[in-house]
Amino acid sequence: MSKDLLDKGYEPKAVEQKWYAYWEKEGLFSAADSSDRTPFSIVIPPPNVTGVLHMGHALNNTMQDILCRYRRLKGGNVLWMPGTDHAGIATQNVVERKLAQQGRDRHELGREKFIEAVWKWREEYGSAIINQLKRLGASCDWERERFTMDEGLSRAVRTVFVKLFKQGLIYRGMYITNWCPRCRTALSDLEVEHEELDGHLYHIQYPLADGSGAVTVATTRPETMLGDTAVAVHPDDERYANLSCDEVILPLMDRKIPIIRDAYVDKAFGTGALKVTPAHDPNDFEIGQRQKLPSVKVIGEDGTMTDDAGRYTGLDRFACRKAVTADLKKQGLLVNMEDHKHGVGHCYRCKSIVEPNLSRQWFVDAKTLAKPAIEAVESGKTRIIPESWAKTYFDWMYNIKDWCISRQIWWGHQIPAWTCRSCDELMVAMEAPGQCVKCGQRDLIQESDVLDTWFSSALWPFSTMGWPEKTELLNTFYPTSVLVTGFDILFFWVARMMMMGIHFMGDVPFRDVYVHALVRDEEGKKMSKSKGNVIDPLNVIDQYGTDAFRFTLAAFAAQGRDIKMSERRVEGYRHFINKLWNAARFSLMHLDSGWEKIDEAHISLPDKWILSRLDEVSSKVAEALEEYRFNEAAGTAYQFVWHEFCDWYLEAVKPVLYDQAEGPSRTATMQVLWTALKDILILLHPFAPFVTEEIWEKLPGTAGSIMKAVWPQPAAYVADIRQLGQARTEMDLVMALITGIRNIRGEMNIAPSTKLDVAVASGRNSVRQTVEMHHGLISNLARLNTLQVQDNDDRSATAATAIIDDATLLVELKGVVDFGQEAQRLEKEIGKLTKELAGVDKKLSNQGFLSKAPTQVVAEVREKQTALSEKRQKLEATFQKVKSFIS
RNA sequence: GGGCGGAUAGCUCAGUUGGGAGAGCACCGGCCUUACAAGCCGGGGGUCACAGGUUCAAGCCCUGUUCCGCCUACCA
Repeated sequence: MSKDLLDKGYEPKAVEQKWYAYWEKEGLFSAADSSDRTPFSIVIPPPNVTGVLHMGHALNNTMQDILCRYRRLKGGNVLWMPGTDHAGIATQNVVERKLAQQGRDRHELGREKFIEAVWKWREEYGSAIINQLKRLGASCDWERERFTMDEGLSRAVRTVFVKLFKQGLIYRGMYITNWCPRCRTALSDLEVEHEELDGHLYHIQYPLADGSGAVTVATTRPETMLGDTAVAVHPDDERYANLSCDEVILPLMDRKIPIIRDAYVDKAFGTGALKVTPAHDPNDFEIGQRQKLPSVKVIGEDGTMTDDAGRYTGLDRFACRKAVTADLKKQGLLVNMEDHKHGVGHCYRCKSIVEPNLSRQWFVDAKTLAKPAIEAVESGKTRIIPESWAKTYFDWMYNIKDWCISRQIWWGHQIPAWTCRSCDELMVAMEAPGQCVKCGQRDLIQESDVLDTWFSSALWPFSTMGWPEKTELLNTFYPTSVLVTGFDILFFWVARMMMMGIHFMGDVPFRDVYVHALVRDEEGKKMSKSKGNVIDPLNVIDQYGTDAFRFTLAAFAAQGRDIKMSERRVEGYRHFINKLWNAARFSLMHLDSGWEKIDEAHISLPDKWILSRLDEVSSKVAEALEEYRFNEAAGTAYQFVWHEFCDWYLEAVKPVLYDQAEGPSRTATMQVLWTALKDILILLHPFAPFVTEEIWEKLPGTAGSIMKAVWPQPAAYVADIRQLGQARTEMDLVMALITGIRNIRGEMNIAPSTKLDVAVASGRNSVRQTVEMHHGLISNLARLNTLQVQDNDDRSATAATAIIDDATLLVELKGVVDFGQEAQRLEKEIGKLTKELAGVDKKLSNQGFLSKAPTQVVAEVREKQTALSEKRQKLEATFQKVKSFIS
């Protein structure tokens, strides 16, 4: 007996802390810069420094950790590169809010001091999310942790910026962009969230300049009319073909503006006349460019009306809308106002309504960079999994627009561009130029804008590995093996990494992109603070343990399907973890050493069977993991451990361990039990790292961490693998017989404590032999008093019957049960069989089936027909006997 | 407007070359059997959304319909 017994139940808390610290201390997460072992690499989607671990992180990182731990067990040199993202706007907002609490703001501090304050904030709070990832068990190579604003990555950012500028792939210009008046910065198209809102469509009359009439335009944003510089109609629109005048008077502003013809206008919409505001609408901006119209900016950067807004100057944009509408009404120019639903853009960070606004911004020529990134996925150099996401990727990439990368905030990578104050020359360089390259003046000012956060994230797969240096790390681990990510950042991040990776590294950033689903609440709703349905992963971990939580995530992570999370589900998997714990507890009661080899000559049927199953299951789990079918991997392991190892193997082994005298066959069973438990721990380790490590330590004969173990190869334990296959057939029969007896016991309400007398009749030698050989096993698991084997149908009239394959099971009921009940049971069974048989008969009477189906399929169905009808015949005979016995 | 995904047992969902409809939970019955009552043994339960089509054979392939969810878009 082992001295080192496990406690009665598994207590995760202390165990988790202990092992995580140990793993880190022992450097078990460290990748080798170069090695003979097969490289496997993942870069973490860097969470925001402001982040708090949510379900999305938990799922995303659990998957990555499962893959990494699996590859280590497979002998790989694994790099899981961790880090955090400086998250420009988000972080700036957080620090600004903190300042606001002290009644201060960033302008009062000034840029330099404010940035200092952000760094300080980061020092203090920035590692929260990292610590939370550790609680999840994430086996990242923490010594290599990076930050998108650290020295090396900032240099990579500048290098990329300068190169792209020199290649003409970055440019600066006055364009219309999405503007958040709250954050006071431009946003990329992706950073705008569209939401359907109930608004109005305002129909406004613009009088013709010669007083001969009016043109009616329609708009959802009447305040923008103050900046109108034209009214456009379609060139073919007959309604406007013969106007007496080419100008209208812009109401409220009393400005003459031209009527122009532009094919963009949809004749069928409204009156067919469109007001054109080049400074505040992207389409109007384009019309303005085409038609050389002036732009009048009437909404300012803070969302209030500018000096060009006439008497509305200084009004908030929404107040202005009301005022304009009221004034138009007064003048009788608002001819109609109808309800209108339309999509309104909101800032993805602060949810304010976004204004399209004209400003000078920096852009990346995305179309050029997208081409090779499309090609890489089309050619399969990078696989997107599940495949359906590839289509989404293509759709976006084919229609990609230039990427606005400048942000008017302070926290981020300041754009490395300088302007000469005397001659206006623009210089882009790695470091501040000493003097103007054109006029030699020394008075230069740096561009105040910073780069979009996603600009630095786009470089993540190579910047974290030391680029632009040519490092050993890049050489070993780039392209990375797989990127695991949610679909919500497919465009934000994945597409841009593809573009930058290919452009600067000459190769794709990852071989596979695995796109996982969303974690939702119990009812399938998106979790959100406002709905109050957020489940905190840390809370779940506290309550149920990390392993149970991870197993739940894996078990429900079917490809392409969202995960509905609830604590009740986690509870179910906590039961599983506990089951494993207790199986180990049982095993450890009987094991006091480990073994290198198994004494093949003395292993029993259940021993062979479990080794054979272990072999199958470990390959199946491996295969599933390699294809990112996490749910299948987890489900297979779960089913095997609980319902095969625990329910059958451990039960089968009990009599040997408890009752059998010491000797070679008892030792052989102990060897197999040890081996099976050891391999099960390894198999489960990627999913449940903590409990498996804890048991591993207690298991005799294992040295060091389970993280250094090798993925199971049970077939290697026996020389002759074929005997394992034969064992499967025999064990299947044994299990079927036992189940058959238990079934009768259950159906007939015979107490488990009542030992039964059973006979097995079969015309087949092999069947009789198997039963005789495993007499003890069957008697034990089915709780029998006696077990007879016979080659004929001779039977007691008082026996219950079941047909198992080629065997007839006769369970003696005399004195145990009444026969009316047995007759009922048989009748039910016959009914089932008859139904099943009818289906098979129908198939076999179908000429088409016989002539066209593959012969193998026909043969199978024929066999089934024979088996079923034989079985029915036997049961029918028994039924008649039982009936006659009653009457 | 375009696109994608879903609809299978009371609930949540698996079901990958078209040939047996499954799991977990819940439910019912029986068990404190010396690892585990967070457990063990057994059981009931489904026109695989609807309508067609292809096929000897369809939960699976094709077409259409309904409902739900999501992504995306410059129609004022």
